[in-house]
Order: sequence, then C-alpha cells, then structure tokens
Amino acid sequence: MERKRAPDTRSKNALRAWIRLTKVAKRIESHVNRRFAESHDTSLARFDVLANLERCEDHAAGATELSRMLLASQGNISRLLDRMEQDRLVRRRAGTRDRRVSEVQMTRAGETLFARLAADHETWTDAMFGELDNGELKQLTALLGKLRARL
Amino acid sequence: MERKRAPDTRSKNALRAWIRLTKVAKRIESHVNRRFAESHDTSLARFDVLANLERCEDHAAGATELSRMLLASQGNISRLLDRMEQDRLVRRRAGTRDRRVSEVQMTRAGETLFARLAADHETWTDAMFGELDNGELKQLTALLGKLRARL
DNA sequence: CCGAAATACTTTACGTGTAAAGTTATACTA
DNA sequence: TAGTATAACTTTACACGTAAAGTATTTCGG
Repeated sequence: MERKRAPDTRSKNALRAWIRLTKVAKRIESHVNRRFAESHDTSLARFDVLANLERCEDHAAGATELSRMLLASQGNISRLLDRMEQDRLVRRRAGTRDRRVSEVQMTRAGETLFARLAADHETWTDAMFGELDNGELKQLTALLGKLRARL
Repeated sequence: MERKRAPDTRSKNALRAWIRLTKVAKRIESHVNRRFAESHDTSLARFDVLANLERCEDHAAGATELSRMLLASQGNISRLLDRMEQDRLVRRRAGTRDRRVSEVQMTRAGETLFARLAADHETWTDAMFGELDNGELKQLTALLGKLRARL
C-alpha cells in the first residue's frame, strides 16, 4: 500500500520550511518565556532589552535606537520601558544634546538581573540545541543568514 | 589590525543559531502579517485557524483540538474565534455527543477567503525563500526537524 | 530668524498571547 | 445515584505587538 506523499516542488518545500521554522521558533520562544517567568519573574522581551543595552556604550541607548535593534515599534518599546522603569531595571532621562531623545540607561539592578538571566539563557539554549552538533549549528546559522538576505 | 572575533564554542554557536532563528522568524511573520492586513484585512493568526480547519474532516474541529494544532492556549483561541465568528468566517455550535465541545465549522465565506489567502501566502513564501535552492530548503527543514525533536 | 518639515517619543485603540479562575457538562467511584 | 473529579470552554487580568494620531524638539530653506 503506497502512501500518498506531498509534491516535491520548490514552492511546497519553501512552504514546509517556513511552517517548520515558525513552529520551532514559537516553541523555543514559549519555552524560554516560561522559564524566565518561573525562575526570574521576567520575560523574553525584557531580556532582549537588557541584552541590547549590555552591548551599548555605557549600557545606555536612545529609545528609537533600541526599537530598531529589537525589531519592534516605538510605541511598543515606549510602554515596555515604562514597565521596566517601574521595576527599576532601567532609567530614562532626556538626552543632553537632543532633548527629544529619551536616553535609556541600565541600572545596577538591571545589570545584576541580566547577568543571571544570560547565564540561564545560555544553559537552556545549549540544552535545546543539543540534538545538533557544532557543524550543524553553523550550517543552520548559514542557511538562515542566506534567507535573511532577501528580507 | 585584527578584529576580535566571538569564540567558536558549541554554546556560543547554539546561541547564535537561536538568535538568528528567532529574528528571521519574526521578520517573515511580520512581513506576512502586514501583507495579510493590507491585501485582505486579515491576519496570520486567522489564516492559521482556517488552514488547520481546511485539513479537518468537514472543515470542522473542536476548539481544544484547534488550540493544540495551533500551539496556543484555549483562552486565546476562544476570543480569536469570537472575532472570526463575528466576521462570519467560522460558526460554532455545541457538539452533539458531548455538549461541552464547541464545534468550530468553517463557513463558505471562510473557505472562499482561505483559498485567496493560501494562494498569496504561497507566492510570498516562494519569493522570501528565493535565496535558497531546493536542496537547501530540504536541508533547512531537516535541521529544524532535528531541533524540534528535543523540544 | 521664522515657518515648515523632520525626528523622537508618547498615547490610544486594538489584535493576539498567557495564566488563572469561573461555568457547565461528562465521567467515574463509592 | 449522589458526590466528586475531570474536561471543554469562557472570562478576566495582564504582557506585548502594531498602526495611527498627538506632542515636543530640532533642523532646514528662504
């Protein structure tokens, strides 16, 4: 008894790749989010903000700059920073040169939290990607890089 | 002048793969969402519901069944279906055998819309993945499949 | 220097995601 | 069969995403 198989056209293969890509990304994201919530009462969105500030000069950046790094809208960032500021993870003050700019500065508390989050995050990632060896990881990264070029 | 490069450890490579994976997925998702909004005044979330109903017997399924297929919570599905029902894309009625079940049935309007959405979606996907040839698409799908196993 | 355009951010309205509590129907056990 | 557990769904409260309109500041052309 021969099982009917989906066609092997380029178009269908692209569709399959996209569906698998989004499902895998969703699963990992939800996994990481749950872990951040359980063990640190925080979220992936906040981690992303901290991770990007970490790589900035003086651990500070403008809000628009942040929104570009995070691939998110300014409005979204604005309220996310409101909540993070309430929790004392970041501080905002008007820019000195350009007073339109809201300079976002990571606080000591933010730095401390980020260090803990980053360590856990690396551990989890390592475990989740455990099925792939080093060569496969690079291959995956390279394929995604090629894909990214067209977006 | 030699530029300092990030270390090539398994852990860092896993981190890089994950970051690229989520960024690429986000970009495609946002692209598709914008297109669905512009050309059909709808969303990726609704498309996913329709696509999954399409593959069900009689184009109908229980809400819990749907939430599992979509990797989403029951509460989310419940309200998403409220909105889709208002727009006459699906219909709900109590199950005949088990009256707790909310049987979700795609309407004619839903089927018509889905046909149009699916055609466009395939075109867009094909274009976005244009950088990858057929072999690379399969390779990507396979790597993601391996990854999925551990989640 | 003055008015217009551009830029940075905030606010608002809404869609979509979760967790947790609430409602109703079914199933199971004593 | 009564009582309780389980299951399907809805509701609520909140986080987080967008687009679009609003506010304040800077920049630029005349």
